[in-house]
Amino acid sequence: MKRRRPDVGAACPPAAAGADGRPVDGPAADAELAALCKAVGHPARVRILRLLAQRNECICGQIVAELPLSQSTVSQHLAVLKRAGLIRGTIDGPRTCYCLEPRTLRRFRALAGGL
Amino acid sequence: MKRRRPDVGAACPPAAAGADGRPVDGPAADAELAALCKAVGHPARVRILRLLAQRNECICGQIVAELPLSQSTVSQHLAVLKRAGLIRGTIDGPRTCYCLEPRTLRRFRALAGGL
DNA sequence: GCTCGTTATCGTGTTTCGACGATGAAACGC
DNA sequence: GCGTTTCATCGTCGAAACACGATAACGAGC
Repeated sequence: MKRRRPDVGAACPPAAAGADGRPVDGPAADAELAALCKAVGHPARVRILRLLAQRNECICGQIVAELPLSQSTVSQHLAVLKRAGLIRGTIDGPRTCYCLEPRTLRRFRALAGGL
Repeated sequence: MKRRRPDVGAACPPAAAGADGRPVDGPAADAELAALCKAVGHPARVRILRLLAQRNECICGQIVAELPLSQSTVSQHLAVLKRAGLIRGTIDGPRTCYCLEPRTLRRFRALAGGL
């Protein structure tokens, strides 16, 4: 039983991201910052984040068209960003529409600023 | 004779500039942010940066003592941070004294903030 | 000069990443 | 139903990251 098409979030998944007000240092924050940085630490993923920032939201196919990478590779990068909570994907018919997750992004900026 | 300036792209007026005048987006900035994030994207390296921020400067041995890693592994993490320009190491007799590189750190914060 | 303490580098094994093509799964139009 | 479009996942491969012990380099002190 291979479940394809996991839930990409019905429309507004909680994303388990904490709101602001959490500490920007300490062991937990260290791990959090490291994980977020690791997710951002690839040129293609930075590019994806920038695209989403420009266009507010983006069909997966549009992102693939902008990058010099295969569709499967882009899909993997999207999965990395999603796992890190930096983006959100909502199924829109046969497509998947990606957008930034502002909360995590703010959190990332706060942690980076705390360095 | 030293070069006057390491080519900062004299002729091209940047669209968006950080505090130091360099752009915070565009292909070059994408690669730069990705490289910096990749360097920060490991818990041990975040920890090292935090240690250096607390103590201002740190002998390599002190860092090794604070981390649950072998001396050679810590030395490698330090090399990664140094290669990324985030820290600087000066030889002090038989020891090596590490400290943060504020310029790169500011640059990192600017780029992260530009996301 | 020799030894000791400190740190960088080497060699190695294991794990993870990054890329791709191929395959499969859902939604849609017919 | 059936094929198309769109995207996620699988399988695979090479390259890089990560961790360690062992070893080399380098000053300092005797």
